[in-house]
Amino acid sequence: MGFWLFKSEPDTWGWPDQVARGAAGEEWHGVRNYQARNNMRAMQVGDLGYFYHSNIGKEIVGIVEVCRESQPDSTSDDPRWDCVCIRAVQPLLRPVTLETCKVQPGLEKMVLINNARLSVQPVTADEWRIICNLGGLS
DNA sequence: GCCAACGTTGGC
DNA sequence: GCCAACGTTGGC
Repeated sequence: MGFWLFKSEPDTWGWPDQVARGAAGEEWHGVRNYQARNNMRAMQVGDLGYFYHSNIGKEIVGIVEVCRESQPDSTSDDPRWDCVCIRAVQPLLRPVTLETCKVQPGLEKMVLINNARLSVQPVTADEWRIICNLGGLS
């Protein structure tokens, strides 16, 4: 199983919006970056991801699940771009801030810290566990 | 609002 | 294929 991190500006598409989509989930459209797209192409249904609020909050707020493999982005005519669908699973009991990640042993190599601009990122199993613990989930 | 980091574009 | 110019992202 793979672990990932999805970034979104909450005033464009935030965690409450994601939750409102329910089990049907939502297409993660709009990504126009090869690295991010390739990450989505590598995803499998059932993979889990963190939902991160950039700019406002700068914190990981919830867990999502990939519910559809990568398919053409409905918002683009360009066949280069495709994307997965994700659905909200549950919120973290306590959001985990970027600041916390920066000083947390074991998270030094997180893509979030070292390549802040990549909007869809891989997360290692170790990083996943550490952040779950910080977020109050076991 | 600023600006550093990064990705993309396009002229050569 | 190189690289300067430009646009965007996102932390501060």
